[in-house]
Amino acid sequence: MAVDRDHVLRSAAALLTRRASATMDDVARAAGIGRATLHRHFAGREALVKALEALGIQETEAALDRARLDDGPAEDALRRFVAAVEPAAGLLAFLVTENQLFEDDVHAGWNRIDARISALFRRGQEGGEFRIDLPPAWLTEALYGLIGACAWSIQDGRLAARDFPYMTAELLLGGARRSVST
Amino acid sequence: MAVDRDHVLRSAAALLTRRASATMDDVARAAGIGRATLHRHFAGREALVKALEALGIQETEAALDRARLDDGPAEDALRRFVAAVEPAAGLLAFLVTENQLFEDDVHAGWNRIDARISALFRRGQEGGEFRIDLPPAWLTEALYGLIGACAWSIQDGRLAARDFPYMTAELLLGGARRSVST
DNA sequence: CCCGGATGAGACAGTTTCGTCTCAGCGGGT
DNA sequence: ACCCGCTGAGACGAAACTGTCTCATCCGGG
Repeated sequence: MAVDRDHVLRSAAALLTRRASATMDDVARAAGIGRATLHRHFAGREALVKALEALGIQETEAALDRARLDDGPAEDALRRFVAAVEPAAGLLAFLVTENQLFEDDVHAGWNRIDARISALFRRGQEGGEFRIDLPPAWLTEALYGLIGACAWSIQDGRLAARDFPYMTAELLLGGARRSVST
Repeated sequence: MAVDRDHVLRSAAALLTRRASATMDDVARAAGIGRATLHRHFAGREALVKALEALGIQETEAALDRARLDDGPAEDALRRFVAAVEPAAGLLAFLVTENQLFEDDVHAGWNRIDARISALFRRGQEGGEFRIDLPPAWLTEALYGLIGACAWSIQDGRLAARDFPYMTAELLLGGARRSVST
């Protein structure tokens, strides 16, 4: 009965984003396994974080692939991405908050993700869909921030999980202000 | 030549939001002082974090006061708040990310802040300024997320500091989509 | 010029956490 | 029914961090 590596990583991400000082013991307990077992699967804390980063990047890139960012209106592409990234939102939040300790390889993956999302926003701006007074870099960072904020709110029970795609995409796209027309 | 307590706390916040596992030695070095001096001003790590929380809450509430949230259009009030909270953005980001380990007194302060911002969004919704399909609780969390994201981007040099109020308020209010009219 | 207060560097013991190990228990597959 | 592999619990030394201390230095005020 092999331990569910994926489950361990996800609960670790959920715990560590909110309490980065958590002990290996805490992480193990949060995943419902023993500390010894945790060490059997991840050589140490460093290896655990690396696995977390690798999984987060992998899943985010997979979500980018599934969202087909180059197809159709940029707004629709963004909605597809938000929906596709939902399962990885916790991991992504971890990556965003802890990105001070990135090694080179993680940095490379992160830059790939950044570039693809920025390109989407740029495409939207050039196509006249998105406003041009907010730079793509900021829109990208804001997207990360909103994904993280929504993931945390859901984790803490302040929002319903099923609202994730709507809340995140709607706020990023339309903002809080009531649309002028409509 | 007393150590600049405020400067120490701000650099500590900047460091700890991005690497919560940072050592007291790291914190001291980030502030440009010795570890012994850091301990002279803050009895220990716990005391440092408490001071950080207290300052963050105090400054955020002061910003809320200055913004006069109840005056005039909700949109303008929000812009005033974003502008007023800018100096405390780093502290606020720390509070948001680390709010798992809040003690009761910090929780109380945080709840006060939450209530005031949520009330602003509710007022805007009831006045027809803000859309009603996004709950005030989410708008509040999103605001925190955007403030944190913008503060980090500026810290890392990806955005210019002077754009903080515009970027943050514009995205939250208007979103990325190009306004239908105008 | 001298002095007092504050600082940085480093030593020190105490504590926490880490990583490894052993051992007994459990469960699935044969 | 019997292994074999995986697991949890706990012990253990090693390492890292913490908090306190001492001491030399620096700086400004008197």
